[in-house]
Amino acid sequence: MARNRDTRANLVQTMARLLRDQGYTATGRAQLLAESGVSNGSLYHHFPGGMEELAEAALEASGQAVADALRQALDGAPNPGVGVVRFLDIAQGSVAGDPCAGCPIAPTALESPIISPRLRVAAARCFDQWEGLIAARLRADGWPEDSVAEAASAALALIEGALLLARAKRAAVSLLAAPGD
Amino acid sequence: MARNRDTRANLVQTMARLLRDQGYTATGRAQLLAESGVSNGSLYHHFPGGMEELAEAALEASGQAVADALRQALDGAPNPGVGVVRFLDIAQGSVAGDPCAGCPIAPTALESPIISPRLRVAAARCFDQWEGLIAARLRADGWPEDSVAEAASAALALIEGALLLARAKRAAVSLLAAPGD
DNA sequence: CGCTCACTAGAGCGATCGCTCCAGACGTTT
DNA sequence: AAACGTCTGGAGCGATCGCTCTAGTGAGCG
Repeated sequence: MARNRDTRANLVQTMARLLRDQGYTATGRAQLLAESGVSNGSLYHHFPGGMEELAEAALEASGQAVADALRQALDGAPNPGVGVVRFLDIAQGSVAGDPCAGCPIAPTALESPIISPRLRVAAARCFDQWEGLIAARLRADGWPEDSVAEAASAALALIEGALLLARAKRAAVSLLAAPGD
Repeated sequence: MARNRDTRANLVQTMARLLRDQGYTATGRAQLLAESGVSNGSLYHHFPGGMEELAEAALEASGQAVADALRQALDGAPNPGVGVVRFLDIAQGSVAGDPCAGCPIAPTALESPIISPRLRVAAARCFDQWEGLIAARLRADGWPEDSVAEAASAALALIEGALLLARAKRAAVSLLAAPGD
């Protein structure tokens, strides 16, 4: 059973990293197997649905990891705005010089609508979950209810956009001039 | 000569659309040729560098088209904030029900850093140009100079993020709660 | 007319794609 | 020990990838 879980987790983690770095279509089966050290037979044993099923699992795992980090950043901040900015600093990998830091979902999300409706839905679930976390914090701070949803969407859009630009520019994007909410 | 320009423009336009809808890696040569009606020989005559060179040309063309639309939206708005929101409405295809409306650069930008440094640079050029347009408008409105760059970055991040989320959700994202700048 | 050359059509290349299949290794259960 | 089910390693499949190459087409021009 140990083999089982290790191999499966290895596949999910490796796939999650590759999805973050280059998206779904660009991630070939050969690269996945080489970088994870897992054999082809194992891949199709654990994920009979093939690459697409593995990608879905990887998106879900990444979504959870981000949700945990986001929740922590929001909880430890004096207000939602600071929490968002702090989370952004972490996500941009300001500590490590990772050239591919950024959202693990976005690359796949953008190419998915035509390529794979299934992955599009998985990506949307992640975004919705994160938005929910931000919205909850806004409500806890007494934000007017009728604009909580829109404000949470805008905050997440700001995060995703900043990560996108940072990757293209190869430089962190600062949001000090962002709204003071 | 007429054949020449038509075929070339056809390739660029078709490629630009495919890049917007599904990114670079997911866009195969076969699909490009089928949807453009151009033959394989013509492709490599006009773009000896192959798919990558064509993609670069397509990004540049899309970048110009977006810049024109953005400039127009900013010029016709009472302030930069309204201009950004107006541009966003247009970009989200609020008129046509296009399920793949959105940024024509972003999908390629996200997968490019490892896949193709050349395309990453092309994408970064587009973003820089757009940011410059927003920054110019902010300056014209008397925005404090030392925060113009950051504000323009944040505005573009908001646009890109909103378009990303809109595609994943298959629904327009409203930014009415966005900062009133 | 006949030459020239930009351009096009399409066959064919090796490499790689995602995937199927099966024999063997291993841990577990009698 | 014997039998079983889970899991792994790897050969091999047809399809498709981006690309090269060459024969042919046709507009422009003396």
